[in-house]
Amino acid sequence: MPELPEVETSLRGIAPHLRDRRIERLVARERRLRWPVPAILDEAVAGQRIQSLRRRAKYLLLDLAEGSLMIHLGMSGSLRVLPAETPPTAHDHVDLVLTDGHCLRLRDPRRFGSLHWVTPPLESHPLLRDLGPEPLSSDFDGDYLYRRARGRRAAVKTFIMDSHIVVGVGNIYASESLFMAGIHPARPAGRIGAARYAALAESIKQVLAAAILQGGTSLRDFVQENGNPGYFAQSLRVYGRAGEACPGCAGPVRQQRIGQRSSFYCPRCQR
DNA sequence: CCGGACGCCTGTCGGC
DNA sequence: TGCCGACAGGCGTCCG
Repeated sequence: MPELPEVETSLRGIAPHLRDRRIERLVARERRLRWPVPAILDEAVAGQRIQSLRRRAKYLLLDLAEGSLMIHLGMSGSLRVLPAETPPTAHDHVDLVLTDGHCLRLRDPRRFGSLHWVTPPLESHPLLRDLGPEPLSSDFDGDYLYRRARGRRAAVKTFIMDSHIVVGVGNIYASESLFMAGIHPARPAGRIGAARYAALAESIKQVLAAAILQGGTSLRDFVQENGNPGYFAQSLRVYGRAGEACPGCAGPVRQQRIGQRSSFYCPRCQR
């Protein structure tokens, strides 16, 4: 479910309700997520004030005095801020109960998400250490992509979805960015020139920024913190549109499996 | 080092 | 109507 725009949307939704609030306790009804919810977490967060909230890649970070509660939403995770007494429904695995009577509730049907306790320096955490740059930062541009692609034979779509190369580009926005840049998703990454990588980096930035402005993409179960859907689904040009008319040439959009993931593209507009 | 396959888990959808 | 397989927005790990 969540790619970078959905995680950013979640962050922006929950932050005003959590910043400067105090955590009363953590309630884990189900600890078997992608990794077990660490027992140390309960003690680490109880009674602590949330000083700030951040995002790194697809991880949300709630900064406390001694460390950070780190949340990953996996494929199907979502966060809501609710009155603490709201009865949990199926797959509502964890509550972060605040002293103000509300709670942050994690729902995650597939349980691919995870919770972690991380202490400074964050950059040394195994899950964060080897991540590539943020796509919306100035560290990320066409020159960077071009350099990293030297000698790579993997498909460019697989390449830009590799979090060691650049973070936050998931299956939807990879297809969309490659369409915008006119690049065939199966083209070997090492056989694309600098000028085309400049276009691709720009496309990734534009697609992600536009999706954030529209509150992300709701295809199945993604909802914002307030329960509203994201509206970027209506802006998707090729993702999920196999057989429909390409917005560029009106030819049929094709679906193809690349790196075990469904990929959508226009064979005429993307080379 | 690189690239590809696999598995984690539940829900949904299309075809028969 | 019911069953069954395929597939779904991620990503760490293993193997060649």
